[in-house]
Amino acid sequence: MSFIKDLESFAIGSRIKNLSDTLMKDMSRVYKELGIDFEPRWFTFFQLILQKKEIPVTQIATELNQTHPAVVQVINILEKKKLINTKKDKNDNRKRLVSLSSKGKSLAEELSPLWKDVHMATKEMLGESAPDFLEKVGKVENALQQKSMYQRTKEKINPRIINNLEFVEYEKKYLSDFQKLNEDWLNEYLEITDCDRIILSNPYNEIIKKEGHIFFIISEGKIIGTYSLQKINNEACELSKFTIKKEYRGWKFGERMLEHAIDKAKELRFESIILFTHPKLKEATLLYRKRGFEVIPEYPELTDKTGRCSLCMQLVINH
Amino acid sequence: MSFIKDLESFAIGSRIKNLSDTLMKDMSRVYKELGIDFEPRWFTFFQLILQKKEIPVTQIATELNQTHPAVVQVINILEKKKLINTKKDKNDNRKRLVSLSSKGKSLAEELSPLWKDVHMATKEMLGESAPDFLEKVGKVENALQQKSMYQRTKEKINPRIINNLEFVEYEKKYLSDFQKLNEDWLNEYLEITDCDRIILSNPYNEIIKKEGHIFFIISEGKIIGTYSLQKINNEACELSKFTIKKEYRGWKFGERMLEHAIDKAKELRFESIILFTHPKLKEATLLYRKRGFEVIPEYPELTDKTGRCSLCMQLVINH
DNA sequence: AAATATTATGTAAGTACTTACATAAATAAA
DNA sequence: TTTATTTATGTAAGTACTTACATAATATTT
Repeated sequence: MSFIKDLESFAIGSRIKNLSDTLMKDMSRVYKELGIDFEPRWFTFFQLILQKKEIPVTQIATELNQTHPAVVQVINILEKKKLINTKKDKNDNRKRLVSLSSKGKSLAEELSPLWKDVHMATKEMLGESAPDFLEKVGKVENALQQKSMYQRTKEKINPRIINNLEFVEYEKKYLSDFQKLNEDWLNEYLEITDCDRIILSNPYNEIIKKEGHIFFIISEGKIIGTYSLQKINNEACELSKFTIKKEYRGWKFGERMLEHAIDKAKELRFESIILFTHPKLKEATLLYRKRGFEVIPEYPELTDKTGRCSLCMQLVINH
Repeated sequence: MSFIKDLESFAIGSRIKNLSDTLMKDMSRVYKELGIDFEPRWFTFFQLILQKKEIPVTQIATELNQTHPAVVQVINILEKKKLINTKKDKNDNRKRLVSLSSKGKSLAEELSPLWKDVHMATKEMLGESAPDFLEKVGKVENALQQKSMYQRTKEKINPRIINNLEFVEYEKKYLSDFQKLNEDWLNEYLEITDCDRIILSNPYNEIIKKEGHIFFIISEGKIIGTYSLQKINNEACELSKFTIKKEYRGWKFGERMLEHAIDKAKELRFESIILFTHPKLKEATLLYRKRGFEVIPEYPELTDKTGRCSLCMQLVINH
């Protein structure tokens, strides 16, 4: 216990979990010793149903911040014990309205003095230790509602990632990463065609050997995204297989990668970059347009092999 | 969520549980998205083992305020993942010493910047919402360590019980209560003999019909304890089957019940009360002695039928 | 009006515990 | 020194969830 305390804000989750476990376990013991068939976690259910009279399952879940299967399971237990009644909502046949049975109501009445005792004991305990504890809990709850710990952590992690960005060229060891990145992206938005399968199964033969390039954007050893640049003719190259891992989206890695691709095309002395995209992929299309790509009707020598990406875009490079 | 908040200190356990669930779930999401095979609840384990280098299983449990089977299970998972090593303690062959493997150490090192980010994010979150939150949590933890919520609640409940004490005489409906009370007590300290079984199986025939009495001390409908008074001869009666339910001990209900028994004996015009107890039952013996009972070698007409309670005590009644 | 998406609920299977028990080693007591 | 008690661990079974899926009713879009 003292150890977790020493970890301070380093392990705030575990610490608070311990506190709640202790409280719940103590309450459970009180009910058990008084010979009352009641679980501490039913308390909020009872209070809620008592207040709302009739309430559908999912609303219980949202009010109590629980998953709906958890609620369904408790509801089933309470129904088996005949403490609650449920019936279909006449206005919405999906909804199952939960209410206290007369047995449930009389149990609530029987428990009411005990609940008052618990309330008093809690208030006294807080009074002598930290009178504003609940106020502080509320503040923390609010802060987390404004911005979750997940988001806050990401905001710390991502700048670190951004400061350590690197571009590396394709190697054999990246084969499975390249495949996974592209498969995930295709599965998300479109469908994988035979044309994709050929390229993904052997990018070395299909891209590198044909004077093409594959790059990965990585940070601290973790792959964030990839793209390929393939030669069409001496003037133009095609940008494709352009994707950022789902969990890294929204942090402008796409912009960084596109810039790198343009630099690379410049370095390779191409005059323009061609790409195929799909109107469905709004974010991607916007990204290309912002950087100066313009929709063109088609490009000679380069028909859309997949037959799916109907939008052809071009960027003319200023050397 | 707002509902639980509205319940205030009425549902402090549930509220804090929600908070910790939210925090843990968010952290879990961070690890998952970064593709790291690590669970939030392993964090305290890692920190602890990292600090102690080598530590036995039960010590982990006490330091982390967990049950030892929970620890064993996590240890087994981490061992399967080769993140920790375990070996027997040479000085104490029962102990299994847990330490981080080299893989575990390098994972800890890899995660260290992430943990720092989490720490920073937490500190910032607390800073902007409730800078003294952890201090308050500590105060509440201390208050609960001084006196648990269980104890505090009991201290509220019991005076209510004391103010509603009643004595009722045996009725058929109390048979099973009488049996259970006595069986529990006997199982706790001694062994149930055939003599006990006869009386408990039919207290009406064995006690009431033979000019004896059985009383129950109850409060708000709940039975707290029982005793019986049996006629030995015109001068003396025997007090036996004297027991208070385990969960109600330590609240002077025994004193109340003994006083009632003495009053009853007085009312029935007996000159003395005899009882058999056992030196093992220190609390009971002390209770009787305090009220004026004195050890006597034996009582004619009343041999110890069970052959087990070696201590005979007597109280001479002042009419 | 038909097609699609969303909402409300339920179920099945898995995970992280818990309680209750068992066992062996070490320590204390008789 | 034998016997009882305590300590350290493990295991098995149960509980309270979770995630992932399925289904039907309602709402929204085309």
